[in-house]
Amino acid sequence: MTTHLLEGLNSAQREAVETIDGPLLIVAGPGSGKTRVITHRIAYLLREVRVSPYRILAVTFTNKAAREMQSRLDRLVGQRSKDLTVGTFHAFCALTLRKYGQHVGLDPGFSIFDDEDQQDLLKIAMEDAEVDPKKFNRRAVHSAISRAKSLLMDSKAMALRKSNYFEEIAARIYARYEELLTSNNAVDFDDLLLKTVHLLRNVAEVRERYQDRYVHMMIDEFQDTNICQYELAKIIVAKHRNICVVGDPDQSIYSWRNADIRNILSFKHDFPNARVVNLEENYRSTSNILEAAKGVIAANRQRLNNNIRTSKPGGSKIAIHEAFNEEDEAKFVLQQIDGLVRKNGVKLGDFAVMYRVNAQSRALEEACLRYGIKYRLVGGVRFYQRREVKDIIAYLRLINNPHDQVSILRVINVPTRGLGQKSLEQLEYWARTRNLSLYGAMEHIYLERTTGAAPTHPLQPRMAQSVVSFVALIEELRKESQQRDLVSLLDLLLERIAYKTYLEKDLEDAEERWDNIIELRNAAQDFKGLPPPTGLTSLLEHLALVSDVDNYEDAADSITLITLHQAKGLEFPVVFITGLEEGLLPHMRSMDSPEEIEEERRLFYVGITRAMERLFFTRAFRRGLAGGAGGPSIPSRFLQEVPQHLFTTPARLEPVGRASAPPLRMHTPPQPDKEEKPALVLRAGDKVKHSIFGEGVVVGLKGQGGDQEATVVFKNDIGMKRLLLSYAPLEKLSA
DNA sequence: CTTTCGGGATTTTTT
DNA sequence: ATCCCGAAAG
Repeated sequence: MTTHLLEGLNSAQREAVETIDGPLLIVAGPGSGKTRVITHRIAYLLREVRVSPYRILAVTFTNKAAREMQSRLDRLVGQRSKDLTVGTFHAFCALTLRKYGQHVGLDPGFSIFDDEDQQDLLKIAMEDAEVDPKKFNRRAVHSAISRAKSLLMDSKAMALRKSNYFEEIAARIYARYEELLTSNNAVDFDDLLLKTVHLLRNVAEVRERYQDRYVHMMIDEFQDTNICQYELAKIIVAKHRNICVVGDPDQSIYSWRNADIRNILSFKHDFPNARVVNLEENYRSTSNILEAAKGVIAANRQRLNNNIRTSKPGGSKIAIHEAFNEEDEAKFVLQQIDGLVRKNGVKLGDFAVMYRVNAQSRALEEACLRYGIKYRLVGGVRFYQRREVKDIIAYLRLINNPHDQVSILRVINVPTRGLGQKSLEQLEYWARTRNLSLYGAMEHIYLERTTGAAPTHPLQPRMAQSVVSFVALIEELRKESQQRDLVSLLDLLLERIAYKTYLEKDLEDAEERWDNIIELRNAAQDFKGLPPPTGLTSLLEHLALVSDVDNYEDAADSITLITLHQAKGLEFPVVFITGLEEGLLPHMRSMDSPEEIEEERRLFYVGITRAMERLFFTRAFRRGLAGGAGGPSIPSRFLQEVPQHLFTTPARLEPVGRASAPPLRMHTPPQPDKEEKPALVLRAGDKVKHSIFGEGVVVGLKGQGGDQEATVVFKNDIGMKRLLLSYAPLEKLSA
């Protein structure tokens, strides 16, 4: 058994796995087998030290990491992994507050406000605090409040610490925002952490229960934790002090979310007897790739030394390409992919295309569609924040927590109930004077009406009738939610509000939106088995804290389009990093501070170190930023930091002299088999075969020569695709 | 009260 | 280009 767990580990990795008593800091460079070490360490605790899985807490920073850890542990230790506590900080806190939230003023059904909800609430808070929204940017206020929360400051502490007028105003808004959250029986993301810290600090009974229970705690991506998260960890491990943190300062890319790199230094201070293990052996990348990464990161001044090294010598050099614009850039990427697939037999699942901002995915997606290459878009517009999905979620949240005013306001006119702004204002004012929540006031009207009492509210009769039927609906759903399973509750809701009809009548893309609702219904299926009220709560928690609904199974047959941030922790044989331009990477918004530039550089470093065998850098000479075309781009300064001998061809990295200079092609990429392939002559009605989509029939043709595009209907539910004849892997079947 | 139109501002990364 | 808000029309 022992041999199995420690087998194939190098000495540093072994030390990390076997050091189980007391605090441990693992500094893990990219590709150093970090996840392997963490999972093996947990398995070691379970199998060798005979620790009960119930006593181990492992927290990660993202859901993706948590899922990955859980599934690897399933394979290593089987059933027992089910009793481990594995999850993100936020999920762990949500669970804790569901159980013990009443100690910090939360009812069990509390809502978790996502970014959009937080903005909505903040808007109200700013109105209440009589702050001019034009003079004070909501996002700036929000980030100031968020920063304060991550530093464990309430609005009073913020007001005391204010150093300028903006912070004074922000503190005033913060105070009102907090009141509103409380009266909504809701928390934002920061509150999940903050209120859990308050809970554990103030309630000895709960604190001791947690401190006794968790004999071992592990934190992954420690460089990305904020002060509040670290405080939480310190409280939990105070008794046993078996805390193992794993991180890499060079991969710290979340300071904008208040992650605080000082935590690593504090750790050594707070746990002076901590063992430190450095994992420096890189098993992922070839030496050319690693040399590039080292060259780039060396330009950062603020860093602890760690020397990563690889045993994979040489490897392909890094290709660099300057495209004319973003379409051209996407075309280059897809041509390269196509070429590698054909000539080298690389699988689509081995490719990742990375970028700084989500908006860059569009050109790439379009190119994938044209070339008929399947892709998986990670992140992007999140499923749960689409309007129709959010509407239905708001209803569900309301069923769970009628004090959730943000959700009431969201659905009160979905479908239209004739309650406009004016009526709602009256209602809110009336509620406030009577010290009721919005729903409380509506309920009052409902009760007056059903008992035949004389109305005391200020609404017109027709408005009052709307309120009454709305409350009747919610009350019915609340009652049913105690009996029915989740899916049948959802079906009842959709039927009662005639949602499908509403979509068809009032919104564009009704069909697609309805499909999304069906998708939501599918997600609900997973919670169907739970006893009635629990299923709803669990689903809502899942929706609030899990950002993507992408399933990993499909990955094998598609290329991956992903932001650099999301790519952390992943690896791919072939990586493209696109948009290497000043203003994009490093991003414009980070240009005025050296610290932020260093973070951008770390982001680039993270991207480079995802690559195992091949790496491509691309940039566009002109990029169509929102609005105008944007001027000619300047190559990213980071490109100059890559040792030039690692490139396939000498790169022109200096800024272009004048705006009108013609774009230069750095090198012409091999055109994948263009000449070998006889131009395909097709007519509508011809049968064709595509290497991925299979057989189909041509239904239309457009364009000339190399740009000719065919519309093909494929069999087997694949449907209609538009393909460029010069690139798509199509062959004509004898008719 | 709701819908529609037009002007103005805004453009990062995610739990 | 897209979103958000306010004003005017329906």
